[in-house]
Amino acid sequence: MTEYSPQALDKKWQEQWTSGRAFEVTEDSARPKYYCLEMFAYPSGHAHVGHVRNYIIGDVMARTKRLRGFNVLHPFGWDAFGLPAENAAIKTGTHPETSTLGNISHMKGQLQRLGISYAWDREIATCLPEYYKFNQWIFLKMFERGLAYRRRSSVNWCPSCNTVLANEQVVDGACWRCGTMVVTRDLEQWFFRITAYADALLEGLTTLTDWPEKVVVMQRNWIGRSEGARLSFPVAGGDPIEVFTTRIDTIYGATFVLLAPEHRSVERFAAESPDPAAFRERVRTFRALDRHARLTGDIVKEGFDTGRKAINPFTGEDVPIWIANFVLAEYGTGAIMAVPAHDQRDFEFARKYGLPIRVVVQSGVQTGVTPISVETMTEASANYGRLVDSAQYTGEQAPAVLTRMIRDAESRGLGTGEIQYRLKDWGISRQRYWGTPIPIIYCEKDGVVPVPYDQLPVALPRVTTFTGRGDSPLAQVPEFVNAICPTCGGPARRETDTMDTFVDSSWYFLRFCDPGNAGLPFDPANAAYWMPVDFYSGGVEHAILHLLYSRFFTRVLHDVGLIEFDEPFKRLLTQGMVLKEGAVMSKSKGNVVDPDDMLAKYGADALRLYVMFVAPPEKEVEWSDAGLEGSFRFLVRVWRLVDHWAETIGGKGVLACGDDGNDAERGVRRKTHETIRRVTADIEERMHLNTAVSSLMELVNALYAFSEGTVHGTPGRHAAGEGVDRPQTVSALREAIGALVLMLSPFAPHAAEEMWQMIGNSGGLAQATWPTFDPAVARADVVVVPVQINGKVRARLTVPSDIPEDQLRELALADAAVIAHIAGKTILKVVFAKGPLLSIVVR
RNA sequence: GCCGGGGUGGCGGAACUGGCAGACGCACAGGACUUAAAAUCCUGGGUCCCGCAAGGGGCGUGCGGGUUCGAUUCCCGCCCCCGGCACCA
Repeated sequence: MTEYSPQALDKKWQEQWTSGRAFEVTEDSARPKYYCLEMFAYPSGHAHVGHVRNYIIGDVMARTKRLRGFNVLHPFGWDAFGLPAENAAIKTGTHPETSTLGNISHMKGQLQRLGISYAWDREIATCLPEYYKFNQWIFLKMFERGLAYRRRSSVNWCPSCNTVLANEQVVDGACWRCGTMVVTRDLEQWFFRITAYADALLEGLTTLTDWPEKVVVMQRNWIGRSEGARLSFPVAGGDPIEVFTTRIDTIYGATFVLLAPEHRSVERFAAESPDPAAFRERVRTFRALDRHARLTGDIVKEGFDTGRKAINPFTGEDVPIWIANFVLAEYGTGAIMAVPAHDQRDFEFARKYGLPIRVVVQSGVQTGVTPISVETMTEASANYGRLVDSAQYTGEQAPAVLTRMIRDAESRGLGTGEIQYRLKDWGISRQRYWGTPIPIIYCEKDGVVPVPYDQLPVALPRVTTFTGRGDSPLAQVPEFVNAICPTCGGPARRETDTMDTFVDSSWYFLRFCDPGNAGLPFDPANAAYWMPVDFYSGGVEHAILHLLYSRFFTRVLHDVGLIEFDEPFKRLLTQGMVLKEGAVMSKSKGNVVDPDDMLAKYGADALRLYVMFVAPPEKEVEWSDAGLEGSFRFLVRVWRLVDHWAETIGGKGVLACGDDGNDAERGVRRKTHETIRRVTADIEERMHLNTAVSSLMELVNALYAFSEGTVHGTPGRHAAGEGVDRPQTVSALREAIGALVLMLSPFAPHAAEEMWQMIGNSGGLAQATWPTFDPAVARADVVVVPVQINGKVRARLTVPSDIPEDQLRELALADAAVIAHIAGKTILKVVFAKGPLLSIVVR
């Protein structure tokens, strides 16, 4: 009897995997590849069980696929740039590089102690020059293609600290350090023109059939495509007001025009007004409204009349031009045509200021629906319907008429069809230190000059003092700022902003294909072999930005000619969080479960198994010590079973697994193959890792029942009572236990390796193959058929599985319980359903 | 408001294509082993009613309807919870 001592097994096998480079792979076109990836980690210091759940999910997938014969790439790396390390430096003085590299080292140890099967030879960290060099390389490619450009844009500015703040450093509109209210300030910043790919990214979503519907929908909404028209409202003595509308069918009800306070005509109207100072003051109060509140609509809708008129291009009428605080400058043209009868915001605005309302759409064409009228309506009616009071369009149906009206507007020169997106270009400039320097030089003579490729990387200089004050920290390093213009050789200065860390994570999955490449981000041949990622898992918090940016980069790199595919992630799993006491684990709440504490008590396998068993991977779960204990007990149970039979079934060579076993032996074989079928499908197809584990538990229970428990819980004599020298018993057990160990190995790899040896295999799991399901063995010879009478089960018949339908029917009607229930009634019909199941309908 | 996902025992969850609701585990109870305990093994359990018992019957997957021989599953109408987006014209 050997004890199950998980800590010793963890150590033993982890050392073997490391020294044997068990999970390192090379490109091999002769073998089918499988790229299994978990979102890489921000090195915060310690991984808690919530983080670790994701790595275990990926590891179960990777280990299963290896046994299934795939060449599996399962790499890991570190999203190592970012604000927290810089914030820590401001507070404690520890250099971001020091803390980051220290954190990486600790977290890597944690993952290794869990036995996650990573190809550590491909490890990457984005803060190293060999990685961020290619952030710069890609930036330059984007710059060449007009996809990286510079324009003025506003940032959060703390007037007290005299510094730019990241959005995360703004808490309820105030500075995170000093509490001063944050103001906005305009700076020249770099943008990636993601909007150029808006349609492609939207279109690509339809191909992502193995992504959660939820994520696809979130991305679609984020891109926010709206089809409509841009219409021109002429203004006497000036430029016309351009508006964007998706409801050109309501144009005959457009009774006024609203401008955003930032609209470019506003200043001219102010200047031309009787009291420009008062006019400007009112505009200023609108613009000064809390930015956040304005964007979320958390403000009272207000406006004022400019005194000017525009001409509704369809009706030819004069309509007043107002300025309204709720009109967004960033969307559309910053001006809207107001149709109060058919838009709730316009309706409220019109009622508040006594502006005219005109009904031009009636929702019902059928009689019996009361038409709406200006006198009685209490809210706008935004539905499509039949047009009224709309000149030649009266009587037409919307939305059918939209295309024709847009075409008419175009032919009459009143406007054009237009598509608007909610998606904005991606601002990547960060006035921070711990990030990738933007490879641009500013020369008085030559202007904006990209750093030549042969001068990459633009290395991040070592800043030693972090004050959190002033502009970009790099601006304080003269050796960095002062540069030579690559074009004219004259004095120039470097861009001192760094890139958003989302740039780093937008292509790291490609770097894993060829992490050592010094000349290119990756060798196209390697990427062609490994990509796309077959299985990608991570937190749903990345459903929009990271995944959208990665899709964008993939398309850009496709257009640059490095890759031939345009979607990076074939199958996506968004894993649920692990809660403790109903809350997300966090250091500040003090509810963190450290995996290392669990390892000390139960070993890696029990922790892995528990986290997979507790719920489906997508679901949020509540951590439970008792649940972990239960998984540990299961492993002990498996261990004892294997240990007990090891000598009997091991080292006997291959035995015939014929059909000549007795009922108990055939039952074991049937259960074994049924389990193979279920576990394989649960892992590979359904990703229901929890039910895969429960199927294995059922198999173990069945093997215990077969072995008939005796003294001290040791499985003893087997139920057949004929001694273990029966070859049929030995071969059935050999098959069952072998399959059990193999299928358990993705979840509990350390114990599985050991048990695999205990039952007489010399090669280790790396040489093993996943068991094969045999439907002939799994087929039952007898089945229990439920008999329903009027939908309720009244009897169960045990019959041969291949019984003909009419015989089953006869047996059922002869059954005592069935007779009792149908006595004195008429049989209306008998339904025979696959299952099998018999349903008798009586009256 | 719009979009997405949910609501099943004391708890986590299972039920694959409309076919035996509650697999598997946790917690609990009883038994075996033990001087005893722990550990282990076995057994039990949705709920109500009838019965000493074996057993039998009613109800039961958020609520109300519907389709069907049969509904956790499909349809209609509600309620509640979680997540995302939200003055996007």
